[in-house]
Amino acid sequence: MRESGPPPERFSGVERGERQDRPVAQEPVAQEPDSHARKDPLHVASLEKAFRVMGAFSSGRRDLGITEIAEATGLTKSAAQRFVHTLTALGYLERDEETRRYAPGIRLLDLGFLYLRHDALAERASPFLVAASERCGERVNLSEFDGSDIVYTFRIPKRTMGYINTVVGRRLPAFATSGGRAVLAALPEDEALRIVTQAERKALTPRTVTDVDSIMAGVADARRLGYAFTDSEILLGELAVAAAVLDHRGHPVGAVHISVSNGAWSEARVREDLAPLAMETAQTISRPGPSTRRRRE
Amino acid sequence: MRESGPPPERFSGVERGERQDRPVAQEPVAQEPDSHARKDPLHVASLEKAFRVMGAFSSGRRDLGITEIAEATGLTKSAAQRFVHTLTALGYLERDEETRRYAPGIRLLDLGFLYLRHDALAERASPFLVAASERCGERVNLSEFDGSDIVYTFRIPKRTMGYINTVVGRRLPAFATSGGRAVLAALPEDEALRIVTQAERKALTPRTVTDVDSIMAGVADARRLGYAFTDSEILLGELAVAAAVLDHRGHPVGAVHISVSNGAWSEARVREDLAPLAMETAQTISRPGPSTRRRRE
DNA sequence: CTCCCTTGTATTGCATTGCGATACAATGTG
DNA sequence: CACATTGTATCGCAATGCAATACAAGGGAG
Repeated sequence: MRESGPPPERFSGVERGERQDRPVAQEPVAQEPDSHARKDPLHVASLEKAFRVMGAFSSGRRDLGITEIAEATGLTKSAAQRFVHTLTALGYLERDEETRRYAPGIRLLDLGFLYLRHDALAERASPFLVAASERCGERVNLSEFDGSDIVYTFRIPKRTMGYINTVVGRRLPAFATSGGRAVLAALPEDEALRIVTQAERKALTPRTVTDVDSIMAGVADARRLGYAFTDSEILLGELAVAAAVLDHRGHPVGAVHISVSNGAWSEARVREDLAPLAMETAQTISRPGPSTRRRRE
Repeated sequence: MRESGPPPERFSGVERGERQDRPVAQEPVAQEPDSHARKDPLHVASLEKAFRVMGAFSSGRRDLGITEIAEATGLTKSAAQRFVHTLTALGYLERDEETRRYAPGIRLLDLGFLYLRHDALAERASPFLVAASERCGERVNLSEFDGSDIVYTFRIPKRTMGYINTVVGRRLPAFATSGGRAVLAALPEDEALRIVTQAERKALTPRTVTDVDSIMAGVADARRLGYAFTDSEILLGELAVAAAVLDHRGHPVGAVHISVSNGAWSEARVREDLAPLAMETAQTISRPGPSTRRRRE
């Protein structure tokens, strides 16, 4: 249900390493101008443009001026002006009166909340994730599978390796994360291969594995072991294990991640101690229900 | 900067108790039809309508049909059809092919993430919140002040009293929360009074205090003590203390909350042990910086 | 300090785009 | 099996959003 259909390209795309704050090249952030502009008579073009404006902010820069937005989105300055104006009036952008630049507004959290509060998977999982975190004393995360990405929906911070790793809503490519590989391992081989092949395999750290064969080897390992393991592929110095969460049909819908610092943990201990915990927790959450992610009203 | 300007009415409005799942009357969820439709030539009406559609989902129901959406928003069925269609194509709504009903899509989290990842207050606060939580073993939250509400931006779950109390992005009226009262106590008295008076003071539990004088008494207590205390006003059986976080000018921008169950804690112990921790943490975070909530690039 | 260049803001006439009434199809209910 | 209800498709009209352009306001460089 989620995985079918023409994947409406996500503006977030691959979030770069974050915090690694390189200048972030001024690339044309948003997708091709007329992506959806097929002759669909029900399609409201203004809406797509407005979201393209929001998408301009996913390139890493916090605030943007009108002209920058126009450039990043490919809209004319007039159009950018109008959409920014309206989005600001609605509270989804905030204007700094000093600099006359715009930044995402706190109102955006209302939208995320609309999803989260009815997220049956996160709701069902939350007590078990807390329990797991208390047992091992480390960061436990729940992610949900979406297209070729995973999206964190429940996170338990500990003595944290950086704020960004505690933020709900972060989207990462499946191929590079432990949770993603665990999910891929639970898919039919050809589908996993398709996802990995088609993904834009950009390295997030120097240690991100980007060639298809190596990734698929990691997926095979995960299939054999029941969990996936990664080392420094998203953040240098971070070890992670994850196990897939399945719906009633056995399809993967997300994963339970446990992440630790390689200062405190060796790979061996992570595999011995944490992997079973991740698997057990994922198992517990996996159970049945016709709709696994959403709460039936 | 945030608190000035005509408060663009929020569709989330006052989120009701949640989990208390009463039927949630089928009221006209969204705001008056033409709120912003002043003669502003830069205002694009389609956008506002689209967000009104999203707003229809803030009434508590998880999924809605086209007709329900049309009714809830005051749009014609045609308009509802078009916006729902487009929002679905963009991934912000998801369609259940079985029931042909629509629900908020996981893509919405991308939007929330746009705000959170550059939230300087949450970023700066996170390690101290984690430390505080480890010290007392209870749920520690950070909220940010917005208009007459507070919005949670960083939450540390423990053996949780319900999933909903762990969700980032939840918006609650300032008057009824400990954090909100702490914030109000840090405002000039007349401004606090104005906010409380103008708020739609709907009870979230039988124990929510809704009359202005009592609320202002609580605010006065908070001003005197340096922290606010509430008992069961949001959730029955929950005790909470909170202290305001100030920016470099001394204006309140948010609050540090600590919430516990009244089974495990008495009011006296909460006031003795947790209130100082909340105050200390808030103090630590408060510090300076020209823009407190946002990270300068 | 002042000029100039860049960036944000306001205006306007035009036609494209979104509009809503209505007709049609499909569910599932009595 | 018929009917009520809800979702889907069509279409002509004009309102709404469009882009070009003119104007104002900062902010560096010299």
